Amino acid sequence: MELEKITDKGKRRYDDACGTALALDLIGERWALLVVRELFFGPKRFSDLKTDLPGISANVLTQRLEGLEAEGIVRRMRLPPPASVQVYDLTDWGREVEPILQTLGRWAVRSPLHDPRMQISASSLMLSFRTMFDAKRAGDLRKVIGFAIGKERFTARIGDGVIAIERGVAERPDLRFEGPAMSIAAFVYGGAPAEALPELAIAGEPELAQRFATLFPLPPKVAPAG
Amino acid sequence: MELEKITDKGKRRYDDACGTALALDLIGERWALLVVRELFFGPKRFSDLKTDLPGISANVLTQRLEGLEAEGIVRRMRLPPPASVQVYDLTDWGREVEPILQTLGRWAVRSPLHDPRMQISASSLMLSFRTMFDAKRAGDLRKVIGFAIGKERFTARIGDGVIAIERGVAERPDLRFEGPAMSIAAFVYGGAPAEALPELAIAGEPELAQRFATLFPLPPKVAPAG
DNA sequence: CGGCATCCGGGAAGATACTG
DNA sequence: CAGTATCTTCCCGGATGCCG
Repeated sequence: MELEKITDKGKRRYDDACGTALALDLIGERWALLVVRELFFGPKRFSDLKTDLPGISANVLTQRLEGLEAEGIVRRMRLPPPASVQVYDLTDWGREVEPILQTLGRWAVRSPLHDPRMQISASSLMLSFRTMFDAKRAGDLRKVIGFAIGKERFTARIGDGVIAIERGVAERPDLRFEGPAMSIAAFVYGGAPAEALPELAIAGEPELAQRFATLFPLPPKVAPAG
Repeated sequence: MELEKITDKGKRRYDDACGTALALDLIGERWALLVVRELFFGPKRFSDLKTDLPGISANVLTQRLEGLEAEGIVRRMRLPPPASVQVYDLTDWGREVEPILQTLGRWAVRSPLHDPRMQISASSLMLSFRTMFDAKRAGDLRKVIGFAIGKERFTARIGDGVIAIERGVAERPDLRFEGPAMSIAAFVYGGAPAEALPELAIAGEPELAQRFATLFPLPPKVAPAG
């Protein structure tokens, strides 16, 4: 498998000088952008990517990772011993795909077809918080919120009108969510009361949980007829 | 062809609540975004779309237009008599795809694979001016520039640190470019001297043409190795 | 078990030809 | 001009198997 073959993409390219067309050559294939999305909060191994992307097949994931690596978006690394396991990480340039994901998401959630009650991955949810965070609504709020989603741990720090999210456990969070990403999404975006979400455990100041759910307003839907 | 079938997309959807995944369901198919791009400066008819998108086949264009129409991104209209021809236009929501195109383009042109000397459409070029315009470099410049690309006419108005571009002929432009989009791109982005571009005709203040070419700086390339 | 490689069926994309 | 019809090619998705 020569490198030319990979960058060639079977010649199925747009061959257009327009930056948009080039972007589609780079990350426009099926699943490519979602693979990048899943790597946003740090490296992952092959099997984690596969489980976080329900529906992708192993061979397609292999192809996407090969392509993204050849293009300089993803980097293949081997963790130092004793882990000694191979993981995939974003390059600096690959990490700059975030504005694309955010712009796409902000536009698409206005579609009448958007249903926030579907499956969502932990990375998607965390990324959506970064995308939808409303500085005005946060005001001078300054809190640390922890998330435990499956085996993943995230920490969000809200302060100075910005939200910073990273992987890892929060040492002494003001608020802590534990449960599937879907339940957290239903609470924050769906307006579901915590009592209606048996799989979701919220620890910490209860009124802060309510406040938190108001910080990520969804943009208004467009008319179904366009 | 029932409408359900169209929105179904053969069930080849991501089924993910993430806005990014929904966006990919909506405009992630091959050619879809480029079709939207070509409609950005106003409605076009089928055959114009086909010629402006070299490489797309008629049946794929038909499918994309059907899909985009069903999703509320594109609208099919019939021009009033005596024209009485069918054209495709963007809906208001479809026009809001522009930030996506710009974000994609800004990111992708940093790739070492980007070659500004390839084929480019008139719409791409005009859109790239909107994307890459540097208000600082423009300063208090206030000029009207006309473009004649094939049978298309565009007018750009630079002033107050912004650039406004629309279809149509400029009445008394300070500068006028006439020629293929590729030549204009080579002059503005490639730094090619006007003398080296025999197909490009520049009318108006010569020093303004030089100044104009400096207003759209390309972001620095990333290292080839990522 | 993780990380693929391989094979196969279905379907989307591409090219060409044809029609109202 | 604005698409259909048809055919081929290739990609996607699923299953299986290999190999450290």
